[in-house]
Amino acid sequence: MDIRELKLFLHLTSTLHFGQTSRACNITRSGLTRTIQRLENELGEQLFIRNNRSVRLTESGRLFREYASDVVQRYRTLQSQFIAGTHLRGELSLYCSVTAILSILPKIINKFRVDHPDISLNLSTGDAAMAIAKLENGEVDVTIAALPEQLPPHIVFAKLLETPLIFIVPRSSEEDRPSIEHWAQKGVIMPERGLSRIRCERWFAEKRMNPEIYSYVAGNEALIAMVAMGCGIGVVPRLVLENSPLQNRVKTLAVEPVLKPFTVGLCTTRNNHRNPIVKAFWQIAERESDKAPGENDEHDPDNK
Amino acid sequence: MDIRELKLFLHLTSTLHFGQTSRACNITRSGLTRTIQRLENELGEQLFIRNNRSVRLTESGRLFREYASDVVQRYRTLQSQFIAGTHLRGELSLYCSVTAILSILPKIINKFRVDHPDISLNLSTGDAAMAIAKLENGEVDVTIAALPEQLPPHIVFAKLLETPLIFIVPRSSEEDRPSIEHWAQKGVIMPERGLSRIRCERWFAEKRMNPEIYSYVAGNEALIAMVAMGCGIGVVPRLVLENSPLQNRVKTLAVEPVLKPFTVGLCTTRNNHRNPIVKAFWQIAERESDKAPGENDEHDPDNK
DNA sequence: ATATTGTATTGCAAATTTTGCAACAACAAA
DNA sequence: TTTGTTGTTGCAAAATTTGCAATACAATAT
Repeated sequence: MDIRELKLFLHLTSTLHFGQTSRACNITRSGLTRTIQRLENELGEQLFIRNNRSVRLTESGRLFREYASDVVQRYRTLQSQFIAGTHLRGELSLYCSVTAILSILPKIINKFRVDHPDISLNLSTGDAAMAIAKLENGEVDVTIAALPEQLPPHIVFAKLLETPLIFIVPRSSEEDRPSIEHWAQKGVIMPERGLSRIRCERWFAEKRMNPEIYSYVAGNEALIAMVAMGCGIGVVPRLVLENSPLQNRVKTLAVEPVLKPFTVGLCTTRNNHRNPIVKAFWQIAERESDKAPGENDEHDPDNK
Repeated sequence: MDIRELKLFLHLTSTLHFGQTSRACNITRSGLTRTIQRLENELGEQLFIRNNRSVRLTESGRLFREYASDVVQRYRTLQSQFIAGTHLRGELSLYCSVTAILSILPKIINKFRVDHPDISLNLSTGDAAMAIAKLENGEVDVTIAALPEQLPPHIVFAKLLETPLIFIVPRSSEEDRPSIEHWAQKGVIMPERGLSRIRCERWFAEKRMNPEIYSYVAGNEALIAMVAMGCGIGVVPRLVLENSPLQNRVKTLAVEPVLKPFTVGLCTTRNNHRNPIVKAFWQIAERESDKAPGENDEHDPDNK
């Protein structure tokens, strides 16, 4: 019955839906089921009344929710106390994908600089695919990037937000029938590498489509530009599009099924995670993302 | 970082001694070391500064002690709330050794009857060696007896108190040199079976002594009577002696090394432990024994 | 009615974590 | 120096947790 389990329980009390909570918390549905069963077992009390169609909190569950909430709150306090105890000074090097910079990072950094004025931030940006490697060879302390398909075991990840992957087409399209099949024939702008390429290719494969690749480009901004110029269609995280100066030059195309969304979060190695400076940053980042919306957006580690 | 670990940590903050805490809490020294290391790792903070000769709480340790204490306290409250929520009625069957009856049981039962007047208690007594068996075949719900050498994995145990095993000799002894060797020659009253017999035999074996067995008796009361009548020397838990009407007819004999003491506690099966009535009893018993002294008496699961 | 979809659970094996024992290292006392 | 105490660590066994695939069940669509 550790903090993580309490958080899972709390999340479930708010959604009353195993699938949603499991997706939101990066755990499989079965894992969540097992966790709740474990809690119920340890307490000797049933927390939820559930059949396959509905989940309802019991009276004991309500009492336990109070408890869990108190404890999680108290734990946060403890961690602030740890950090408050020592005046931190030094350097923190951060590596971020563009997606991250455009969304949550500013808020985090503002707070961080106020709380820890004597820590100098060293921010670099680049391809999200490099993030893990940069951590592993010690080039940076923390990265903020999309959750890769496979996370190495010695890497700690904490989700900050999710954003869907969407298809975009030129706005000035003469076409009145914007079917995906049509566009796919005309040409696809494919990311050179990275997660969006994997997701994009998988999506076409699952649809048994064999699109015409017009070109490969590196970087989402470049991809949006290509699409805006009418070279074809492409796939980008919505967050990137929303912050692009070219956003009114393209429009989105609803597709079915939707692509597996991006999960953006903090990454560091287990070792780094104990570094007080990293801990301080980590804590602020988590707190900021709690405030932000999107806690229970879609995301599916279970692959359905 | 579950409740058990927090309790271990709290106990260690009070003793500042790994050996003592491990003995008091039925865990091996190495297990305790590992637990503390785990906590420190998870928190990313050192809790104790320790070399092999001294253990000192750090500032972070002090903060964490506050936290742990709050959480444990809150957990107790939660459990009371669980129980308070439902008015319990039914039956609880209890099997106790004489040692237990003479010490902690009255206090527990008094409290229990007040808190749960509609649960009828069904108390039976007998040989502590039978306790586990009675649990396993469902004859009783809970037993209070000495912790056996080996605890089956599906049995839950919670220590209530400890009492040393002591040698007793007739008070009216003409002997002016009460050496153990002398008495061992004269004759030993040996328990017919059970833990005290095992401990007693092991003690003699470790001393490379081959005592004369005068007779085997069943039950501590009988043993005391035999000794009082001058038939030889014997071994009993001090708690039993202190409550015996014959206690002024015998006297104790200090020996070196002392025998491994009795650890008396609650036992039940994992399944029973979830039964609300059992839970209620369990909780009261633990609370009562917390008040009583002897929390950090001697006991050595590590076998040194 | 029957098929389909969405949802929680469970069997099972693999991965991970925890435990206990024995050996060890550091230090104090004799 | 020797002896005894105390906290830690290596290693293998035991227990637990996880992920995947299959299952069970209820509601909705056909």
